[in-house]
Amino acid sequence: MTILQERDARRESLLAAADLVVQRDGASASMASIAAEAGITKPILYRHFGDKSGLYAALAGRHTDRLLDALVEALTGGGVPRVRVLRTIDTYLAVIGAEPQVYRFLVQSEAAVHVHGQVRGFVRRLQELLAVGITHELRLAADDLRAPVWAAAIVGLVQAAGERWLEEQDTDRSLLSELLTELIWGAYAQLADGQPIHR
Amino acid sequence: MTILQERDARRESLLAAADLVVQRDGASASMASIAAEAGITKPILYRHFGDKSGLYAALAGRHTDRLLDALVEALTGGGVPRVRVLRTIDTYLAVIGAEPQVYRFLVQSEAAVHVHGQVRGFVRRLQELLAVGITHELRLAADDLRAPVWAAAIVGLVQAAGERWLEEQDTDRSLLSELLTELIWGAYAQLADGQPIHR
DNA sequence: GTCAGGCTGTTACCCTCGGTAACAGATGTC
DNA sequence: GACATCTGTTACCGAGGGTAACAGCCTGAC
Repeated sequence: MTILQERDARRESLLAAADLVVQRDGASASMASIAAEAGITKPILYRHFGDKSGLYAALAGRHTDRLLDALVEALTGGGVPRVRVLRTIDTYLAVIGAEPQVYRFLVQSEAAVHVHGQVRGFVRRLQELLAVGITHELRLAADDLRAPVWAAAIVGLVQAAGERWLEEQDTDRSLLSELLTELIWGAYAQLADGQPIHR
Repeated sequence: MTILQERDARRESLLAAADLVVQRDGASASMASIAAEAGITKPILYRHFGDKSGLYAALAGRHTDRLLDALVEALTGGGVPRVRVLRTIDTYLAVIGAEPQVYRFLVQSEAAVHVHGQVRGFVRRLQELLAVGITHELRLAADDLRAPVWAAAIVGLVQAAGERWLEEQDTDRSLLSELLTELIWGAYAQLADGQPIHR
């Protein structure tokens, strides 16, 4: 094992420990307790991650990357657009439903401000992906404002519905996915009818 | 002026000072600096607001209450539903556009975790209001899942589009309001067509 | 073999900040 | 005039982020 691989492995084990402590202690996770969990002391953590934001960002990055990969796969997989959208929404709901603490860590926790950059990047890439799909699907002009606006709106729509679902747990996932897809599809149709809008 | 009025007036002036410091210093606003800005010392702040969360909650409450009032007025004012929705969205965008720092304080800042309760309550009340309207407008059964899901989704949709707009500033407000209303209307029509879904 | 340099780890500290105890005047009440 | 209360202050505590400085250890050069 090379020296770089060792560093990476170490980094991974530190992140795993941090993950554990963050899930367990939530907001009160301190750098010292994370270090203790990893069996080391603070300065080592700081050498690896710079500061607390760096650690949290790395932690968040793992999750957002994983989620983004899953969503991209669901969205770009086979099927007609509606099936792909349904599958993507369902994938998203499955992930946040399986790990609600991770969702809260990313968007609602004390740490949210530290991981905002990661979340923001994740949302951005997702929006861009959607915007490209929408532009292509509806044969919009490249500078039609609707694609990015709609992409942002749809992401927010699913996120808000997902957050509500996490709290209320008042329906099963597949039904919610279906319902959201229907909603989006209605708006989609509306969108396809309109006149072009340029910036 | 009675003693209670004095207390309230004092509280207001403290909140005003806090507002100023928070807008100016952002994340680095400390209790000591807020007290200094108000011309007093920390313990007085603590006597009025209990702790930092209390102060931030009070600060957030003023803004969310004001915004909610404006939105309720726009939504329940005269006109056909589409006009009222358009007016409500435009009101929302006008407020966040006029005071983006306030928006960021409420949802993206270091303080967001402290004001989460206020924001949450605000969103909840807005969702309920919308859900009632939707149930009524579409003559849904009282326990039809669609109303709350749709209400949550629409709030998230507008919020996300608004946040994007704050960053990009790539269109004027009225056009965006119009666009979002169109999107919602399309989905709305779709929703009206479906079969009832119960919890 | 041994000595220099760099890596890994620790201890012990600093500083900021939220929060509070304890005290000091003013003011009004009996 | 004695006393309670209310407003305000100073001075402190403790937690937590972040760092300096030092100690052992391995490695390669000579």
